[in-house]
Amino acid sequence: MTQAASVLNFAQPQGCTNFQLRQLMRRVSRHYDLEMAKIGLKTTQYSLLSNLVKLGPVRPGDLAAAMKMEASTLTRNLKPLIAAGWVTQAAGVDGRSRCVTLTEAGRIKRTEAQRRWKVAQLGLNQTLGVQRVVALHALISESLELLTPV
Amino acid sequence: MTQAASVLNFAQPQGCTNFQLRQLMRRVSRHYDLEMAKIGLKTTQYSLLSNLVKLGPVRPGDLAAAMKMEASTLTRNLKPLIAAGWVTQAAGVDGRSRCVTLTEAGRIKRTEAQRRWKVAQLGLNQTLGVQRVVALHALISESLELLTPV
DNA sequence: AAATAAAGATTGTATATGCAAATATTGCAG
DNA sequence: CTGCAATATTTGCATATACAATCTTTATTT
Repeated sequence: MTQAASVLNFAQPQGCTNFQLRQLMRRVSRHYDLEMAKIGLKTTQYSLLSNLVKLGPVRPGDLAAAMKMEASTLTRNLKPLIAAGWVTQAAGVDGRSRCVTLTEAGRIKRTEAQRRWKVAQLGLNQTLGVQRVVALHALISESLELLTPV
Repeated sequence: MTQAASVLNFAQPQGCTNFQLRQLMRRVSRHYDLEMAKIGLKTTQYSLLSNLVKLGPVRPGDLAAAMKMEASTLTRNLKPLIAAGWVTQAAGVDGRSRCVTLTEAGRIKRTEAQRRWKVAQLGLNQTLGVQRVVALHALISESLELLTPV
């Protein structure tokens, strides 16, 4: 691109956004997972516990919506957490629904995990630079708002 | 945060970068996959075919490195492409290595898929705005360079 | 040359993801 | 009250991901 074009904002995206996002996701996930592995957790599992703390007892569908994921994915991601005794699933008031609840052990595990998360997050801030991470968060947030929800 | 702090660049990242990246990835992947599904492909498979065109016959390890993914992941991702007849795996000069090659059918499929990809990419540019996508690509690229390779 | 180390790829195991179909339950129309 | 539509969740199937262990082949060391 010529300098003139650059100045005039004719820049077009190069390459595939999806592919590049995936590459970054793999690297970033690995960074967090390395820290979380020390206490036998995946970062995705920490996210689940965290959102459960924030939302309190909640229906699977609402939890999935809050986390912007498929309900079917949530169902499966809950399994290892239930098996570990960090989460329980009681019957909801509505017979076709459920009530996902964090156990006491789950709350404790989450607190422990939160410390690890902080280490990982600060490490990322350090590696990428705080400004870059802030900019990334902003771009992600804006993009999520623009992308039509399922 | 106070306005003064904001002006002075005291902003700290809010929330978990990994979680937010994952949310965006799900949404973006879905966008591309909706287009690719019309010709029976996943976007990840298109990325594989594309990188094979770019690199030509290549060893699995080199392909994985170029795509910044685990070799074991690549092995498995190749399977459906081989089953579909788009890719073959011959013995390499080195007996412990292989040579991954795109077949003629694979080349044709990739050309077909490229048209779909373009539709998806332009759609994303439209939804997010070209400047935002350009900014996102730049941030991802910078971040990938800063994150220590495996 | 035999023993060992190194390199390259795959497999075992486990989690993450999503679409479509199945299941169960509730609400509503007649 | 019966049957059908709507709601909430789970299951079936397929792919994506990664770490550790295994297998095969090549290179090195003694």
